[in-house]
Amino acid sequence: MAAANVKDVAALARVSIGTVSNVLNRPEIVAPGTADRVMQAIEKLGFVRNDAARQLKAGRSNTIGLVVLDVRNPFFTDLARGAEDAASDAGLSILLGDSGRSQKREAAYLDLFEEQRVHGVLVSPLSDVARRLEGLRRRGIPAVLVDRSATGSGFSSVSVDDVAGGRLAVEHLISIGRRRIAYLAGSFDFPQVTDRLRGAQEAVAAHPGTSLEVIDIDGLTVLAGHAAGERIVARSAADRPDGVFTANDLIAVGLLQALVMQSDIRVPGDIALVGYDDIDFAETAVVPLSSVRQPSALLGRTAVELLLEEARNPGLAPRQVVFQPELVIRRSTSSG
Amino acid sequence: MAAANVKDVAALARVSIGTVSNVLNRPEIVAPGTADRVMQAIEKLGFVRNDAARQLKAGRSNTIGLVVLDVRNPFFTDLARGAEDAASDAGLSILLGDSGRSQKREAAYLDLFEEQRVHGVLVSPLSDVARRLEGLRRRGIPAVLVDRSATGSGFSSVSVDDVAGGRLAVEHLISIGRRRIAYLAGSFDFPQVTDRLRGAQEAVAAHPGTSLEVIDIDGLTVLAGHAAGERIVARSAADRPDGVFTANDLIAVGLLQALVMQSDIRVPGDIALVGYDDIDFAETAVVPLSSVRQPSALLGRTAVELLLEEARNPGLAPRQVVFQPELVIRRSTSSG
DNA sequence: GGTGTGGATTGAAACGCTTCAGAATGAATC
DNA sequence: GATTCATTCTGAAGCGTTTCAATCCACACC
Repeated sequence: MAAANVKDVAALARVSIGTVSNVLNRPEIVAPGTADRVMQAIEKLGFVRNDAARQLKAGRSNTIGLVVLDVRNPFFTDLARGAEDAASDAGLSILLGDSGRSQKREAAYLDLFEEQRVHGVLVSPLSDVARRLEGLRRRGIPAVLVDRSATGSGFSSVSVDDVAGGRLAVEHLISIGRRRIAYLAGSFDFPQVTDRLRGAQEAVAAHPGTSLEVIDIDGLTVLAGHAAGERIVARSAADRPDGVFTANDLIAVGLLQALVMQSDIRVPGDIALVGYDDIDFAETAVVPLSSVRQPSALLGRTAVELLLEEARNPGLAPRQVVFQPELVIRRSTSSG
Repeated sequence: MAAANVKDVAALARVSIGTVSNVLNRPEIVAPGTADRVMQAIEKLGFVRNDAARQLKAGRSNTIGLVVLDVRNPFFTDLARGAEDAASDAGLSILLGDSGRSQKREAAYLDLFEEQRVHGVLVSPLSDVARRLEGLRRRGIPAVLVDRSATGSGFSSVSVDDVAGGRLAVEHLISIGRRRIAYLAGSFDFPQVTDRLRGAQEAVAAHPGTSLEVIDIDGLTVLAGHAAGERIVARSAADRPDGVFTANDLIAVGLLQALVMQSDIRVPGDIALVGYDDIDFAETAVVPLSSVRQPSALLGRTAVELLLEEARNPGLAPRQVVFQPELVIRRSTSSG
């Protein structure tokens, strides 16, 4: 009762193993009658192709490795979904690894992918993975950086223009009449956080009479947002910002709670609020939250496409694809 | 410049390929000097073992397949993390598949895992996968059902006692003096939803003078909870429940918003509230939410352990492990 | 009847690893 | 010196697939 293999199928269908393989891989070149017989034998024996053998012969697996920083972040799961769709179109599947912001895990996944001779690697890098990716490339495994523009690194990348995102958010606040803008963020070592700040600064610089205050908080969480909110509430009304842009939606949600629950400050009346990421909770927050949305699924899809292109013709010059974020306007910035 | 293989390493280290393999797999049986030479050759050539060949020889991969219903649900990512830790302890890795509640994807992943000859399969089943798992088992691939007790199915399972969870929640509401309890839920075709209901019913039955109203809503989302909240607000005060148990935290958050924002109903003063799942947002909600927490990571870890046991001695009688949920008490049920 | 022709099928080689029976070596024992 | 024994190393076999040159066959054409 051992698992059936091609040889068993061939014997039962009274053909050679080559023909069985052809039925599986190029059915158009085998005579319909023969193909039928083979299919029946496959059915009868419950034959399932052994992928390891196939891969060994092929020299590479039909899998794409994807390492994300944090699967709990919807941005990355949406991205993974997009990547999966694109991969599936090409007959490949995605191996999803969660580095959980640990360098060790990140490295372990890249090693695993190399042993598996994956078709290619997508990585939202935590540490400096260039050297390791270089090694993969030498083995013929292309890599694409995700969520990080990588000009000059020698690798292709897909990312979102965070500077534009910051500009978009603050331009919007200004366009609805706000003048004293605040940027609420922590973890300034993430390039995303500083890029969004830069965009905010550009927007303010372009509009005389507006100002930007940077409020540094402890992390990118609801709690940090809440705490900052309490500090803002404690200020005199004249001293408060009238428009706040937060580095992500979690902060915005926390801030919102502090403003709405613990004071009579109105959102958007007194303070208009724009978040970032457009997580599910943005739409269903106490006051539905305006937010900057990133085309995450598209990012994943594009990353796979770049990867496949590079796999098809190695030595292709690396390409940096930068997507533009989109502003989703909800009640927190519109009196509607 | 082709990728180096064991043969190349053997040649450079002036040993046989068998010795190279031994250095890799049973270093204790090779003389230290020889091992050193081999390691240096490996280093020099950048040799990375080809996993496909290894698997082909071994007959199975050192990977465990995990299919979850929804990676965006923190319950499943925590579970996956637990499974990954346990797998990693055993030198295995996890292949994570997200069925996204689609039968087609679920089936596709199981097929993929079968082709890959994975070490075992963990699945939080959407449809009736028994037949397919039976096929895997015949091939020597054990399977463990996750988040579903499976008595009589012939498979091992790990799950959380949802009846106990429901009982816990409602017992708690009763213990703080609530009498008119409501259970707010949708999607009654999920066994989890009905099990929690059953627990709630048991608790009410055990306490004379208490009553349970079941409010059927449209799905398990924040929006559905919010809508239901508006209906509750519209009732006369005497007609409202004084304790509400929701099938998950999302519903509770929506409900909470409706109660707090659109009325002067106090939480927990007028209505005490218990959710389920203890998602991150429960702690940081407008009113921090009491919730029933499931030991998700432990579930994952245990599932892997069951799987490995079964892989080691096939034919072992299936075991059903049921974990008890835990009540986390926060402001929504305590005046503190 | 001989000769092409093209489609269908065959079967051996190769992919890179692990395993295992046996060879080689050297030390210990009689 | 012969024998035993443990240690280390060797090299061929085999895992299940794909591929490809070679073969086979039926048929059409001269």
